[in-house]
Parts: sequence; C-alpha cells; structure tokens
Amino acid sequence: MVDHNEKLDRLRHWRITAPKGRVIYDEDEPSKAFYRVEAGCVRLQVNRDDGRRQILAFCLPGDVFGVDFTHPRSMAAEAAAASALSRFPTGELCETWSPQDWASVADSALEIIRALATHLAGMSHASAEDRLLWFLDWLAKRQRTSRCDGVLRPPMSRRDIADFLDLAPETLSRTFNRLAARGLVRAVDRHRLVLRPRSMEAGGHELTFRSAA
Amino acid sequence: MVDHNEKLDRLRHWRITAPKGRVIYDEDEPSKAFYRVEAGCVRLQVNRDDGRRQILAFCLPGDVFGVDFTHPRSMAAEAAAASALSRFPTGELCETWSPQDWASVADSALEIIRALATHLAGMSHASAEDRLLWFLDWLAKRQRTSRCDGVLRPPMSRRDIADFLDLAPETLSRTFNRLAARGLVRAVDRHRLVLRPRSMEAGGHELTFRSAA
DNA sequence: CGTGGGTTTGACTATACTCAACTACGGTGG
DNA sequence: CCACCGTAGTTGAGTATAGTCAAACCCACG
Repeated sequence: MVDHNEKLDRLRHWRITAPKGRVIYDEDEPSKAFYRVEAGCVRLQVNRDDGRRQILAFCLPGDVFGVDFTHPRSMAAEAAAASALSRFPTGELCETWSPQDWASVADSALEIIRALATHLAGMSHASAEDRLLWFLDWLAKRQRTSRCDGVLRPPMSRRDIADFLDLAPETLSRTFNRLAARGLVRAVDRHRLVLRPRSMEAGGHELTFRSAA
Repeated sequence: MVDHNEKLDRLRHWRITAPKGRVIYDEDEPSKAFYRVEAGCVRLQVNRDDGRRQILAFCLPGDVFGVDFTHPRSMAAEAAAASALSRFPTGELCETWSPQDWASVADSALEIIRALATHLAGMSHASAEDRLLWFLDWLAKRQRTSRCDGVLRPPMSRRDIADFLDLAPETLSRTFNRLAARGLVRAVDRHRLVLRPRSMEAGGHELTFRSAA
C-alpha cells in the first residue's frame, strides 16, 4: 500500500485510530509527533476567525503530514473520514535519528510542499469547473492504484471539497451538475461517481476546457 | 541580517548574483543545490502551458528556497529583482551532513511550508482588497526589521504581485486606487508607498474590511 | 531622444457569491 | 425495524465582484 515511506518504519511509531471529525492537532499547538495515514483521509486546514476555513491538503493512505519538529503547528489536522494513522513522536527523539532517517523525514516534508504547490497551481486563474475537474483528476490518480474501474469514492464531504477548492458549497453543487450535464462525470449513488475517460487517462494536465462550448 | 539560518553557514556554499529576471532553476529540473537570499527578491512559481503563471512565494533576504534534494524541482525560481544568493550544493554532499545540519536544512524546508500555507490561507475566500492588504501587511512585516518609518518599497513588479495574489493586473491596479481613495495606502512615488497605521501595527490578522462601507 | 513593455483606465461581461427555502440522507432512539 | 430529527446538500433568484478586451499612458531602457 505504501511505497517509499516504508523507510520510516524503522522509526519508533504506533497505530492510532481517529473517527470522522477528530482533531489530530490544532493550529499553534506545540508539535510532538508527525503522522502517516494508513487508511481514511486527513485534512490539513487553517481556521479563520470569521468561522471560515481553508483546507490546504487532503492526506490519503501513504501520505505523511505534521512534520514540524518543535515548531508550533502552522495548520490544523482533522480526520475527514474515519482513519487509521501511524504516529511518529519527534521531540528529543530526533537526536537519535541517523542521516538516512533524516533524509526520509525530509522527503516526507518535501511531499507536503509539492502537494501545496500543486494545489496552489491547480487553482490559480481557474474557473469552478477547472478546479473541480482538477480535483477529481487528482483523486482519480490517487485511487487508481487500488481500483482501475474508474469509479471514484471521495472519502471527504462536499463541504470539505468546497473548502479545498475555495468555492461556496452551492457553487460546487452547481458545478457538479454542469459537468454531469456535459457527461464528464456521472453519479452512481450518493458516494460513488464515475469519470469519463478524458479526465481518467490524463497523462499531463490536460484540463483546459475553459472556453469549450 | 539573517537570524537562525546562520546555522547553514557551516555548510559548503558560495555567493552568486542574479540580475532581475534571471532563472535560478526551472520546473522539473534535477536539483543540485538550495539557496539563501542575501539581497533582492526571488519568486517561486509554476508556469502554466497557457502562458499564465502562479507565483507561490516571494523569498526575501534570509529566506531559504530550493530544498528539494535529488527530486526534480516542483517549481521554478526566478529573480524578481537584482539579487545576491548563497548557493548550497546538495547531491552526494548530503551524506557528510551532521544531524544538526539536517535539522537546520529541514527547518528551512518547514519555513517554505509555512509560507505556502500562509499564502493559501491569506487568499482563501478573500476579496481583491483583502488580498492586497494582506500582501502589504506581509511585506511591511518583513521590511519593518530594517526600516520602521512605514515606507514600503516592494522589490517586485506589479505583474508579480498580481500573479502572486491571483488577480488580473488591471484588478490589482484598480484595487490600489480604491485603497488609496480610502486613505489606507498612499503612493510616495513610483516605487515607494506608505501604509496607514491600521495595517502597520497589525498584531493579529485584523484584515476584515470585507463589508465595510 | 526614441522605443517598448509594464501599467493604468474605461466599458462591458461573465462568473461565482449571497441569502433563502427546500430536500434528502444518516444516525439515533423508541 | 421504523419513525424521527438534525445536518449536509441542493435549488432558485438576484447581485456584486473580478475578468476580458482594447486603448492610452508613462516610465525605463537603450
């Protein structure tokens, strides 16, 4: 299930589970550990004082998050779905890490940077349709490893997706309808949907439907 | 000038200079080094195939960027102004790093994550005015260390700022005018502007002018 | 001094937001 | 097991904000 992150297995860690909605850690909290998602989905987010929130990244199985060492948390982490995690304590324990260990942990931090960069890039100058297609494409790429039937089962709520794409929930709903009307996606049931080939194969970022009639 | 990053000084590095517009490295390029800004300003960006670009972060003096080890670059780095940089080669040299060195480098990578997270958070659900105020506030915080007179001298072009805030250049221009009309900013000359106290002191993120008449 | 790219201004359009009401699902308890 | 309730999601109408296209402007550069 996991690929290169198995290098982390040599570090001390243990399993924990988190029901949907559980706060793994909050903003500005001191950092005592980092985590790897084994099952489920975790959302990294910042909560604004006006009650709104921005989801910065979704972490799926295999993803490592929360590498902050002793710095305060720059974002909060919450379970977007019932999840299983591996918890890797940091703190003074870091001093026993070998250079290889450090390289592995640093790699994990770089993955987060990549995710944030991809997120920012995917949403820049993009219409609601572009954003949603980009998101579905990303999700398909991540879930394709396990199931190749083109059926997507987003583990997070509509609200989460809206906050991730920086769209109002209403806009997201309407955008789904518009894509469905075009035949680009089709809802199987409440939690399953299929993507049309165009966005499935997707070698590069061929998501330029901007001005298509 | 630099604070905690002086810990990097023990690593092998040397100075280079880059004129405005110089490409430090490009997307997908193999990574051979990381950098620290000593003077000037570097922009981290992704270039889209439609010619547009999204600037993910501005790196000011003291900032470290380009920590990717051997991974391909996830974003491009270009000098937004004439700049002086320290170049720290990575590659096989990493193997000679001590755990303390690794910790310092990892810290630098975390700073980038923080910057990206702050960027994403600051622009979410935000109007053009909010975005610009947030940007000016950020810039003021960074330049306040050297000069406390409240005079800002943005080292990057208007176009750069627009691409950073994900706004059209025209919108940015109009937003500047609107803020000036409100007395929140005032242009001294082409490259200098002053911020009114409201956004200068700024303990927290008191940038909620959203629905102010 | 002349040229050209970055910047500004204007008019118009399109897109996403807001507010509000309605609906459907999922979880809970009887 | 079914009924209920609360939350999440959807639909509708109207509005506001930022994007687009086009042209003028101006400073910086050669």
